[in-house]
Amino acid sequence: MELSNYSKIFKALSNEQRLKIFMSIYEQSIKGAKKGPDFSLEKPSCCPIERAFTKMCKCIKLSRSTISHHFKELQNAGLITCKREGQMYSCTINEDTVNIIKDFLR
Amino acid sequence: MELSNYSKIFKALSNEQRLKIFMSIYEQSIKGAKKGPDFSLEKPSCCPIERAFTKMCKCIKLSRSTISHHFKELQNAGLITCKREGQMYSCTINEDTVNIIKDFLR
DNA sequence: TCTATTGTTCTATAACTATCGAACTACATA
DNA sequence: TATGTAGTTCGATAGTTATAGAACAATAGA
Repeated sequence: MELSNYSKIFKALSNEQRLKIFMSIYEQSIKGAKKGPDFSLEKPSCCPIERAFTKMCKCIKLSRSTISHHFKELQNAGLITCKREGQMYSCTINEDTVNIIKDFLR
Repeated sequence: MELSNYSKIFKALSNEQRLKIFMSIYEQSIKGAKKGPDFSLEKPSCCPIERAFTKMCKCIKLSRSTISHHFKELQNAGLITCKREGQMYSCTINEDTVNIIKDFLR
């Protein structure tokens, strides 16, 4: 694993809005999550991983284009995978990348 | 722990050069390290945590002012503590912050 | 078919970051 | 005291990032 891959992951998580988006998806996707830091948005259930984008636009005070950009950054870093089928925009956490983070500093 | 604290830590680690500096100090400071990813510089022992700055200037192809800036960023994020006494510039890893990273996503 | 909704892409812009070199301060040592 | 070494601070600059809005394409529903 290259150093640059790590810095890429950390860069994706270095923006507060983007981290909020990631954590919202993470907490809903991973069984046993929520034990960690609680970053829930005001309405915890407002951003299900299905229709993630749609709902996120209503929860986070940012334009659609900016949110689209943040989703793309999270994907580029390999943190999430997003799929769009018709009106359905769904996200999954990429567990491989999550494990890389977990193994960092071990 | 605020979301913004996490993004601040990740921001400090998002630059490849700065991550390299951090890992070099980390691997020498923490007993049991090296089990994680190996980011050693070309000459692993070239940058002891005592005289860290001095030696780092010889290992990393960046100006002194840039390296000074990176050390400051790592300090601002709470990742390391640096102390300068006369000619001696020594660094220690801030284990509290390391533990915050370790607990992230748990 | 018309309209509204959703997400993407493009363009612009303001803010931030990485980097350097120069000037500076503090210290050590000849 | 003069000189060299170490680290900081400042100013400049090039590159990157976060953000918004407009235009667009695809889709869903009236």
